[in-house]
Amino acid sequence: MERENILSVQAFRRLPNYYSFLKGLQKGKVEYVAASTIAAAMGFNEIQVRKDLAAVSASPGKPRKGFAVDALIDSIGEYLGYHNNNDAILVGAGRLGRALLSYRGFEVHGVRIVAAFDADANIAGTAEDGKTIFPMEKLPSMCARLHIHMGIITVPASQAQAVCDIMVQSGILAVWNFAPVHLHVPSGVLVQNEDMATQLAALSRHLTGQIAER
Amino acid sequence: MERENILSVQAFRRLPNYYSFLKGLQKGKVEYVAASTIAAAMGFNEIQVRKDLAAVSASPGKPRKGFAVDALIDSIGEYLGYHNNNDAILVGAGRLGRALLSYRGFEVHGVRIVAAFDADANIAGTAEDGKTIFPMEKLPSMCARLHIHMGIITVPASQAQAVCDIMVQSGILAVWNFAPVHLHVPSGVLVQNEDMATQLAALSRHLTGQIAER
DNA sequence: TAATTATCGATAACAGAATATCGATACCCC
DNA sequence: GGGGTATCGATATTCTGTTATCGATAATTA
Repeated sequence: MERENILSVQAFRRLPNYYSFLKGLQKGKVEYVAASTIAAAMGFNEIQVRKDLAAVSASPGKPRKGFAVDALIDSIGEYLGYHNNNDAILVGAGRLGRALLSYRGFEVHGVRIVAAFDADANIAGTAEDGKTIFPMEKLPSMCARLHIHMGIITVPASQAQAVCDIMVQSGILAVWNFAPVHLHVPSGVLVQNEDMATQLAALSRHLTGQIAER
Repeated sequence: MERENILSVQAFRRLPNYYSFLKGLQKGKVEYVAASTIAAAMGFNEIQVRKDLAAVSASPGKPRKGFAVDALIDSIGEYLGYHNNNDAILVGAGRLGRALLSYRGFEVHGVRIVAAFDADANIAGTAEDGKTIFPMEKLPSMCARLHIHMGIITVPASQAQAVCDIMVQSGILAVWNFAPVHLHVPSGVLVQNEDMATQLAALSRHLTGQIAER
């Protein structure tokens, strides 16, 4: 299958940035772009950009012109798995969970939330954005039936590990965790922590420093 | 002011993990905890944890007992700026924006969204979770009047930079950006990108690899 | 009171990522 | 058509972060 064109996690994180920037260029009918242009736009180092692109791009860049925008978008999209349609389930239909349910932004990246679950009997049975919320008991069978491998956790921290375990048992291989806890999973399962608390903390800390200085 | 107890970004990211874990211990009336215990719980390296704690903890750990839980929570909370109450404004009252408006999770970290704005005249004037959504024109005066320094951007990518510029002009020093673009700001202003797209991409990619292998 | 052990904290080795330097290539302009 | 230049791509270096090793300390126990 010849994947694992190993790229550092940090380099990987930069790819979506390139992607959206290139999409913008594409709209403006730009055909070629130099690595240095991208670097300047993003505030990255030029050589770094070139390295990243070299790792993922199918076709090499041309001296004096740069990289072909269309081809590059394709390469990055391919690398990031945007071209595969991935169905996902979500557990925890609280405020955040329901917001994600009705948020359209994921479909651009090939991810679609097809079902939601909640342990609370009062919540189960209701709907959000046309999607019914099911009781937890239905989770395993539904995952199996629909061949779902991606799960989103938006339950309180105390229940996250339990939910995660159920997911893994039900065949989930990739977990997107919004709860502020570290989840334990068997190898082969990937956990991505959407660590809003950390980001907030970084901002908070910056501010306390800044404001105090005046 | 003696801040800038320099700590790597990555170390910094681990702090909220410790924080929530310690909070759990505190509830269970645990008084002391060893670095190795924390490390085991989080799946981190033991020495790494000890280093992180050494950097932020006010009081050193005691041999044979470990670190005092209460003091440690205080130290980390202090370091992360959780003890300062920071008011924030939000621009872009779409689905995601409104979800954040009504999400309670931030208050734990000392952040409170006090006002929301939107350029769309149809949206401005409505309310979410008891908070009125104002037209953009009101932003500068309100920031000045309430001494607000934190801004949250949940507008489409195409408008993010423009919104960011307005924020900066209005005295915002810390920006939490949910739009998938790189924002340019003067030095002294901190931008944190909540990069959902990246996280999704990582999951997507993991899955395409995993599933193909069977 | 002395031996034992769990834990800390500092220094040192290692790994990986970011950055700089250099030569090669293809386009542009004279 | 030939020199100049912008851009790429590879190699080398520096830097930062992680992991390992080791001695020191304080509680425990005999």
